[in-house]
Amino acid sequence: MQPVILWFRRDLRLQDNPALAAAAASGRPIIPAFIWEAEEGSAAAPGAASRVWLHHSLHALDQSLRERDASLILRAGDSREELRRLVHETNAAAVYWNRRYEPDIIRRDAAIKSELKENGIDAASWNSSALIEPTDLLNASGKPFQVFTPFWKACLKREFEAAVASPRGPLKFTKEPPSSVALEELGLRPRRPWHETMMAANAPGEAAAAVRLKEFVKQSVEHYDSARDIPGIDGTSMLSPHLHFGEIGPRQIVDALPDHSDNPKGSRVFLSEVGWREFARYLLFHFPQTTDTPLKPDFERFPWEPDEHSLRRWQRGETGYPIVDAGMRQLWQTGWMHNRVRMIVASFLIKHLLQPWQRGAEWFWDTLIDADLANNTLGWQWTAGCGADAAPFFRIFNPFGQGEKFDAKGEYVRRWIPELRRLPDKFIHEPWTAPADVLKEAGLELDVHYPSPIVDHKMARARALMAYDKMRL
DNA sequence: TTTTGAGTTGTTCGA
DNA sequence: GTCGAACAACTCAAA
Repeated sequence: MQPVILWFRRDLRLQDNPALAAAAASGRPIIPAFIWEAEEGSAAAPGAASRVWLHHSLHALDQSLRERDASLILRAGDSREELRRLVHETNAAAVYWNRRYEPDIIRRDAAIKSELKENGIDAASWNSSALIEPTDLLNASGKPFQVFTPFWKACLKREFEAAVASPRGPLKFTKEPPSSVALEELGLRPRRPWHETMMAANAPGEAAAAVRLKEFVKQSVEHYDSARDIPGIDGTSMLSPHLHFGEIGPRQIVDALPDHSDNPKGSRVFLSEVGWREFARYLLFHFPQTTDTPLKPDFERFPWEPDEHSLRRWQRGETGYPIVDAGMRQLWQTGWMHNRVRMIVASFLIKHLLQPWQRGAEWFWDTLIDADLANNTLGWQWTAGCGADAAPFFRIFNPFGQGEKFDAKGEYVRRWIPELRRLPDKFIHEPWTAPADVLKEAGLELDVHYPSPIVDHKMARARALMAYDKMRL
């Protein structure tokens, strides 16, 4: 019998996988394949940290296939070209996959699907990664929602589909697999092994994602509504990289959330974060230009002051504002940053340093293991005030105020900036205000061990508001 | 059909 | 120390 090619993309799991379930139901032998296409020039081309995660995730998927006497066929190159080849080599009758929603990828996949169909191949795709597909929902006037709350209310009125049931019986894989390149040959890991420390704290793969979800539901979701704001504790789900690569799907998350607990607010707030992920994908689908263009056109006139030096000090965590620098160093060392701190550092780059939000988005894109085009776009436009349902521009985070509020004891700052460790709590977020004897006692010399602030907060705030006024003239 | 009120995450100022 | 108002402007849903 002619086989079916199961084209893995951002759905690197065997559970809750509708394309896999359909392939199994077809009765055809399955050829599980992944094609590495760098997608150069596309906004969706994965960044460096993300590629490292992908490497490990592919390895994990291959391992679980090997437990089922199969293996993941790897190819590198143009997706259309490689699929053409695979179909030819294996005489496959069908190609099944789960959809992606990035603008460039949608275009590419549509072309692939029509070509396959023209050639008599059964090409079909499913939704594995959205609770609500972007095409499924419009407001009463037939337009896409642009405000989160009405969007999410409309989503919640729908019944979310449950996760896809696992196919009955053992999966039937091909006995004659086509050739595969070795995982190493994809070149997803860097030559210089900076990724080793980054991956020490991370475990890609479907099994690890399931464990993470289970632990989160058991230990953290109940207090999520308040604990998620404290960067010094592990109050967030840490599911974002797993979600990005589809090692777990949102339906599995919804299914796992408890209906009631002592604090139903925890679950509700967490679910609405999943809702923000949906909203981000929805917006990117309906406003594909927003990856680099502000949704609010006024902001094309914003008087940014691009400056490599400022950008670099932000990237390196050398701004002199501890909460900002701690976040940037956590990002650099682990490929992840706490959500509260992401908002703080983004606000700082945009408003205190007047750097274009696109520069920040690029840095996150390259350094985050959970880099996701839709989430990254929404997050940066939200902070910059130029996106859908964005924060008002005048909402400028005060970096030491945020530090004092959410990291009162300085646990987070001390973890990532060891040179500040001995500073008393009172000065941990404002080292430049510490008296000389306190600094000496803490073994800290400003501008030697740790920089003075790159800009004065009050001045920078006034300057940002002035720039905003200038734009609106 | 038109109007009205509310809207993830904040800060500052003055009473 | 605590409180409310101001900071803009626009979308969307409900009345």
